[in-house]
Amino acid sequence: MSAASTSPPVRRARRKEARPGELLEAALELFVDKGFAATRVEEVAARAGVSKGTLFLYFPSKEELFKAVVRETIAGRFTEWNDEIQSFEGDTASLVRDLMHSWWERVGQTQAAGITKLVMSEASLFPEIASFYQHEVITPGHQLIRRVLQRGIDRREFRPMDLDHAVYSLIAPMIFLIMWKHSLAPCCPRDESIDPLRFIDSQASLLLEGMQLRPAA
Amino acid sequence: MSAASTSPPVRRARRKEARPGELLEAALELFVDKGFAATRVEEVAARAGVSKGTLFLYFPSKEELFKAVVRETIAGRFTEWNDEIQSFEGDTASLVRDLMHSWWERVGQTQAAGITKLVMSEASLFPEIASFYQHEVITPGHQLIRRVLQRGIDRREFRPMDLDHAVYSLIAPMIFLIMWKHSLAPCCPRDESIDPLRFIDSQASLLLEGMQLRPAA
Amino acid sequence: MSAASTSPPVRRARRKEARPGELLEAALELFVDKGFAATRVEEVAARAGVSKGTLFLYFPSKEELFKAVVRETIAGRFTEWNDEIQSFEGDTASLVRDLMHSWWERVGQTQAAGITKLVMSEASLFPEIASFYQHEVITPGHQLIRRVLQRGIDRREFRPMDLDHAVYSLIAPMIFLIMWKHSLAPCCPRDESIDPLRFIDSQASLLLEGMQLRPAA
Amino acid sequence: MSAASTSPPVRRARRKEARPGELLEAALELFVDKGFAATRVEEVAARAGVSKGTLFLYFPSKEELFKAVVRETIAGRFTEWNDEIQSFEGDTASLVRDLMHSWWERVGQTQAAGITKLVMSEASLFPEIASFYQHEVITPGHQLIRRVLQRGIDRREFRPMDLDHAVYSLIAPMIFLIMWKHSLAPCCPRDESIDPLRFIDSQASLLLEGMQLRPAA
DNA sequence: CATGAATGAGACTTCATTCAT
DNA sequence: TATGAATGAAGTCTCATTCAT
Repeated sequence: MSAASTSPPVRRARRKEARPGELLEAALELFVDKGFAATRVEEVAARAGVSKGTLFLYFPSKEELFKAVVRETIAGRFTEWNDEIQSFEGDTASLVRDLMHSWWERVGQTQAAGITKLVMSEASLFPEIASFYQHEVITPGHQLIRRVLQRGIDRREFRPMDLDHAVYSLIAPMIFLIMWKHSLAPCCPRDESIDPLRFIDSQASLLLEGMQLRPAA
Repeated sequence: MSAASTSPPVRRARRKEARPGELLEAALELFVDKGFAATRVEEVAARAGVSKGTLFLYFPSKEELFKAVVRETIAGRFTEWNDEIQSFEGDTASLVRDLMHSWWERVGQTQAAGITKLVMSEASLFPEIASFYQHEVITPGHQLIRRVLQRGIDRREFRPMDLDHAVYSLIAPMIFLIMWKHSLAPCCPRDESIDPLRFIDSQASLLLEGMQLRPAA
Repeated sequence: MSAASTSPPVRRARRKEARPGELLEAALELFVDKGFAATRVEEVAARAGVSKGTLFLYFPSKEELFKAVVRETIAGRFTEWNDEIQSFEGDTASLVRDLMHSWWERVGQTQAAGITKLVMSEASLFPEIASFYQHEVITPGHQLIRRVLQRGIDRREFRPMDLDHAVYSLIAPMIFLIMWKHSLAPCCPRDESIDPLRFIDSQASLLLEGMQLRPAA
Repeated sequence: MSAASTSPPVRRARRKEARPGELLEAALELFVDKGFAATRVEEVAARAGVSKGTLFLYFPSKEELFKAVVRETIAGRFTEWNDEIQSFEGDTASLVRDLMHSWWERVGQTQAAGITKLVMSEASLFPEIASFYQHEVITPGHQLIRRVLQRGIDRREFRPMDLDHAVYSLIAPMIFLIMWKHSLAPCCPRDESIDPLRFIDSQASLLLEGMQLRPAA
């Protein structure tokens, strides 16, 4: 950082430290856009404002760059969410709805969804990535949802149920939305395209209805 | 096939007829395994026991080979399914359940599902494939489900609804299963893995419950 | 020929003998159209109504096929012309004009010109063809023109001159017309295209004027 | 270029500048020798002392490489020639003779002529090259000759005439010489070969005689 | 640290030629 | 004799990776 020296050196020093981050950012965008195979390292470098050679100074190969992108990008966002859950005071059905909405806002409609799409698409080619993602995202996410459902059961709002199973029911519409949005949808613009929020809402209603202890009575 | 020539299998001639099938089979396996871009035509040919050149005798390009695989593997199924629907005599809820089960048996758990995964993964890179798939698979599938739902409405079993929306609700769990099975699942074998049939069943129940016109009153 | 047996065998017998001719004819057309390299033997065979394999029964290679075409197509047309010259009775200037016109009609505007173009185009890649053509066509043509000019000199119509040189002057516009017609002209249709007959006429006039022994005086 | 670093020639940097020229030179030789289709880019690269990939660093395709060769070899000459015409002060007949001589020296007897031969030979197979050549060389050449003839008419040296037609008369002997020299001639070295300069001279004389407005009267 | 020129393996595709039938 | 399925060398072009500067 070397504070207030003349500007050029400062910029250089700052850049030097920023390099990996800039490269990862550029790589993220391109990987999400075009997938692993179709992304050229030269383009990544260009977008990060450095030369191809420089990229290889920081990442020993395209594959490692890819792994780094995934690792870097999906670092634990779950603490925040966990806190929100813990401090939530309403009924669990509302909590579920809230969570699904905020998922859409914070993930589904952002670039983060691109990462999920990317990982799912390339997982079979990069088992390591897949298991990393599983460990780092899937499992924590799973746990988070589990905790929410447990809260509902504990508070006698939800009937007892197979938690794992229920979790997948909640995840499914989100994965579906992501894949749809990032694969077929962009290529084949149609009228019959999905309204994501409405879709999420209706899925939530159906699922909650099925979970709730005595819908009426 | 070629009629009743019981004579010793004319090797060259028989091969001519067998070739496309062998190539298609090899291609299916490799495409499912490695995706479209990462599959090399030479490897497809090798696995089918022929040379690179021979493949191009039967399919003019890698892309056409892929389309042929799709046609062979998926597209042809819809007439069969349509027939089954038309001749079905029970209530529509059972029909929906039946269809989802047979989907799992005929597509979901077979290599055909790998093709769907592949298309969703690489759609953005090969727009022509994406639109081919949309045209050849997605749209017919959409229509098929629509018809089933309409049947339910016509017979006063289902309440009136936004059909497109409902179709997506039915598709979502299938897409989810496919993506799950072909991306994260194979790399991270866990106990908490999904039991597909049970998942399909429970999704069906939820959805049907939401659709039915007051089962009682 | 086996005369009057039943028709099928006759046809087969006749075809068998006709094969090489049909192949040569087909090859001629295609070579003229597309040149040597761009002509595919399969297309030649198809146009002759036989299979690729059959072609190689008659000609051991594409190159030999090409040579055969040249041999067959341009073999001695010169005797006819030589006779015409010998029996011509008018003045030599008219003879020259006549010859140039009949060249245009019999060669320049026919497929034969395509062969010339072809040979000149591919000569450097097939020296053997070139020397064959030189021997079989160029030299006889050269001699023919030479004889005509000598006739003019002998009859005191033309002034004495370097015959070789004069021959080239007469050949030049023909070669030019052929090359123009078969290369740039077809690709770039313009208004400023050449009227071949008028061009030949004016060239003839210029050349004859230069050759004649005292146009006036 | 890179400023005034008088230091020992920076090898890598200097090469960067030299590459295109070296490649162009190698390409010119090979194109002239073997034609467009038969020249392999790998061989061009090898002759320039670089690898296949390097060539594509400088020229995006074989066709663009060829165009660059044409631009370098021929197309650039016209401004020079136009200047010479404009500053010429003698009579137009002399100008025509001068031009034809300098054409022989700068084009006809150099490798540039080989390019013209190549284009005429392969035009039908590579329409884009043909039209490029038409645009870049034929048309400018045509215009140049036209201007010269117009000068003669304007100065009352030449009689009025159909300019397009006259242009072709002037072009014809050059095309003929090129085709002769690069097709039949090299394969069949004879005594009766053409003396190009003498041929040009005599053609010029004939044509000028035909054009001049009564040399005496 | 950074550059970017250079590499070369490898991708898809074409087609003359062979050979079992 | 005729076929046509099969081959495999060759061609153009791409791009991850290296390394001299």
